[in-house]
Amino acid sequence: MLDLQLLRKEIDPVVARLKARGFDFPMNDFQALEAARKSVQTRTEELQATRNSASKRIGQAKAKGENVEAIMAEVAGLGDELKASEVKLAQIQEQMAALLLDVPNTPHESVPPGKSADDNLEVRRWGTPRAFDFAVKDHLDVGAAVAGLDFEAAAKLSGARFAVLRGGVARLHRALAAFMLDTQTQKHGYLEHYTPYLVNAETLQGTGQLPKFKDDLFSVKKGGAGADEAELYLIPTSEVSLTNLVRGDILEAKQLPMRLTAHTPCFRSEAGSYGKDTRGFIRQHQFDKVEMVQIAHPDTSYQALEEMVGHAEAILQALELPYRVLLLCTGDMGFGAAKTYDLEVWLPAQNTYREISSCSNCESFQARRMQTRYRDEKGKPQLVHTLNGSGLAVGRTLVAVLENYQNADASVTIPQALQPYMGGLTRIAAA
RNA sequence: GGAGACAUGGCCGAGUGGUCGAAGGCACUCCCCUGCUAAGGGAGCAUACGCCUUAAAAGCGUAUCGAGGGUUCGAAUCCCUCUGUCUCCGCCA
Repeated sequence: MLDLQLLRKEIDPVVARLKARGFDFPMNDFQALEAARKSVQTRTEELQATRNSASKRIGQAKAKGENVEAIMAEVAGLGDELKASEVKLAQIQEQMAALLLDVPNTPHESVPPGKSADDNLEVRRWGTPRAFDFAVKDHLDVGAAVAGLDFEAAAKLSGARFAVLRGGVARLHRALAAFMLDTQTQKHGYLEHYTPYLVNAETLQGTGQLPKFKDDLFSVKKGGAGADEAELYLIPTSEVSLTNLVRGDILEAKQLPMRLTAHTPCFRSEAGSYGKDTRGFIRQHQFDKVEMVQIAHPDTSYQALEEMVGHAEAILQALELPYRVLLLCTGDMGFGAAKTYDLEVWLPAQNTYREISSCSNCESFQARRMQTRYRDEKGKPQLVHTLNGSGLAVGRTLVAVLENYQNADASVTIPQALQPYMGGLTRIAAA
């Protein structure tokens, strides 16, 4: 959510920044609501002040045993107008809040302008794609060859976009998650968390998934719950649960930065992505991710973003998977982000790089929704900055390992860094 | 699932219809005193928003005592609903 004060004072530059990311700010609606708000709020508070002072005088008069009928008569007619005015003000404020909740974050000045993924800026590459002297299989075929990836079984259980992992591949998946979590906690100073996978609507509003992206979420109800009962939502990423841990808190400056991590499943209905990546393990309704979240001081949040990208890169480097780093353009960023780097890993079967991590600084966008603040030197509460990044997406890392480490004999070599997590195993044999 | 108790400011805790945004204590900040890492005295110390203002401050006003609704001229205080916490019983991994 953007700063309402800023919109009141300097709306034009803000609107221009939003335009850069392809968002048309509803200027007319905003100004109409602002004008209505101003007059109704002033009138409401005026009426409230009249009532309050009269009530106070009634109290004082009664204490002295004086007759209060004259004062009562003063406020007798007030009730209806006050009530109507309060209701109207509440409506206006609700509409304003709804309008603001649908407005994305403004891009940081260092973000390149652009309309789509084509305009993203490649920042650097790491590693050299391996030269294969045999026909490269994609991860589905590699997975099938070691009897480790079964989409038909998953379809029977749940439908499309689910997978069953088996044997060495299932273990590899677990090893990857454990390796990532250990790296982020032991080398990069993140505090490990285990969090709920089901969260309420306020939580999702805090990080920006609601109200605008309801269709991308899965929701559940308690057995026997009525239609009107509150739903819980399956988290689309543990960014949601980790970031909201500090919702409503006023932190001490010395607590910052907080570095939080968790390994959780993520659930996405991917409502807008039908037809994309329908084959394989790339785009699933359920996938695991190790998430990094930082609650940072505004002065150092961009430095923290660069570090966080490094924390994600460290995983790919340890696994010796070639990748590149992209700086997303204004038009390709997520709703709450002010600046985003994507990491893309090399997938030889697709002969291209595919997204495996996304690291964003949301500045105060989420903090304002969550009312998460810290106390500055003067003791005044100020909004924190929040950052999140994948460190990494476990499922896609599994895909990258299967493809990059496949052998001519249909076995899969286990990256050295993972071997301790696989009981010393060095390869997954063909079935 | 059943029975009961509770929810107040950074923390503890008083407050059952009226000068209550809220006593007192702790913590914190400033000042004074004290020749010493102690004690004492004084003052300050919630958040958000509106109006005013070039801006800030000051000032004035509004809202907030778990959340939402209701009664009333007036609600932390009374009524209803919800959420959460604690204790006991049941069930359960």
